[in-house]
Amino acid sequence: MQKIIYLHYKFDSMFSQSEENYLKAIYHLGITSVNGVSTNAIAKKLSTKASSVTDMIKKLADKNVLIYKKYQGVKLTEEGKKTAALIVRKHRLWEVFLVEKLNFNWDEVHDVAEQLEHIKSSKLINEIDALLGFPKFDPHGDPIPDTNGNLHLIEKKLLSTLHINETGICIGVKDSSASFLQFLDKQQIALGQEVEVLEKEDFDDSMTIKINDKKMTVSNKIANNLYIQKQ
Amino acid sequence: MQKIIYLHYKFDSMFSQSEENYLKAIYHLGITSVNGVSTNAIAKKLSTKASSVTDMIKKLADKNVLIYKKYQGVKLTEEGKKTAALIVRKHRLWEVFLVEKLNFNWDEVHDVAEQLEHIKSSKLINEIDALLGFPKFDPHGDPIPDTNGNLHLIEKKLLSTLHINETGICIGVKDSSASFLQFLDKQQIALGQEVEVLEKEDFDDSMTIKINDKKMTVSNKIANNLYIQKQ
DNA sequence: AATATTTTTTAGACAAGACTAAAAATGTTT
DNA sequence: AAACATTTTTAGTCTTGTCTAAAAAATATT
Ligand SMILES: [Mn+2]
Ligand SMILES: [Mn+2]
Ligand SMILES: [Mn+2]
Ligand SMILES: [Mn+2]
Repeated sequence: MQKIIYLHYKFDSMFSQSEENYLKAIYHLGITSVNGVSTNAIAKKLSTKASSVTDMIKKLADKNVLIYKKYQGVKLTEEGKKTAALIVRKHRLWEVFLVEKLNFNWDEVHDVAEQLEHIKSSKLINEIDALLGFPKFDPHGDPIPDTNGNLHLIEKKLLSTLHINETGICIGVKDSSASFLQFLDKQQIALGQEVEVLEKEDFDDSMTIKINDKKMTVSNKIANNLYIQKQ
Repeated sequence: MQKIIYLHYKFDSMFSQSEENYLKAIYHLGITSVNGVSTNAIAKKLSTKASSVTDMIKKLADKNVLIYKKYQGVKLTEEGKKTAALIVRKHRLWEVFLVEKLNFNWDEVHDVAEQLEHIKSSKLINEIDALLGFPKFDPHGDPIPDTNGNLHLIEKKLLSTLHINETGICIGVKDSSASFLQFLDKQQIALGQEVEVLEKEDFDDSMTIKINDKKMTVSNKIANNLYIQKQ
């Protein structure tokens, strides 16, 4: 008796949308840690359940994009890393496109980019790249991987780690939620602006800074989510 | 005992990708015929099986986008027509974008547009529309529905129906397969060019025409797939 | 009118991707 | 080392969208 196997995916797409989302989540979680990425961490990132994650990582291990040993968490293989980086590349290039060409604000782009990152066409994304003049960073200051999935990491530190009288340039956000971005807009804080630390309050870790030639006080929560490039 | 119902779709997307493809197929098939669209016709258009179509049209009928009576074929409701037209609008606007802004040839755009048409964001598609200067036709000469899903149909006839000495402008293709479009490129036939019928051959229904100030003979198969606007 | 053919529907199955609940493994305290 | 807590896996179920095979209805042909 022969078992019939149905193939419900298109042949030109190596990975399903769901598989791509898992790869991307594991990629992001894996950048910081040197250990394997835990099932629970992936579940949390994707707002799904640990049992669903176990199912999926088994499948991805079969496809050789990650290494999985029971109870040991997962690690992306080189192929997995590249695949994930190319999805991140698409996500960030689309974000730049939406801001630069379609009048989106930086707090409106993420959800649309989450959809657009799954479009399969290398010509499409390379032409978008060219149209934008090969940008190196997305609207939130995150670096854009190149066509091979290589990422050029830049030296940056959180505003909260700067000492009094230190200066730098605001180059990115750690939290890129719409509410934080809208808050920055309201405070007229934008990427590219020069920052100088004037005072630090030990009591609540708030800081007084000069930014955009304006003096203002920011809470620790803000200072902990703004990336500064030291000069 | 309580039955648990799982909701596996996102709340902001009314229809799944698959449902959208069915709606679009029924929309295209329904334009010509005054009767209902048959199960088999839909199956053929979507390269699927009649049984799958029956399942899906029941579901779409429950969602009030079409009317279904067993064995009678289906007809889109007003809501269904509008939904389908807005997907067609997205497909065609993306095709224009790819050709006008990203250096795609008209034979390369369809497959990518098939993916892009499912992106959910009204701001996105309206901004693309504006960026392109609110085009009325796609690269194949097909009309682009407006934001309400209304379509402005234009008077056109197939080249094969023109008589000797009649003239017109080449405004569209009926067959928009890559092979036909590439053939037209090779013959240097493009939309917008003026056409005059010089001779018609009864034997094989071929025609001699003057197009782009060049005299050439085209087979009936060609003449049957080129739309002409009478002057 | 009866029979044959085609179309459509139903019934039952499968794969992907999700869930819950329970079992098993690992980690942390005492 | 044993008990407790947490994490991870397994087992079983569900939905969506597909399939094949067979039954039923509608059409076409004799
Ligand atoms: Mn983003
Ligand atoms: Mn970003
Ligand atoms: Mn098309
Ligand atoms: Mn087209």
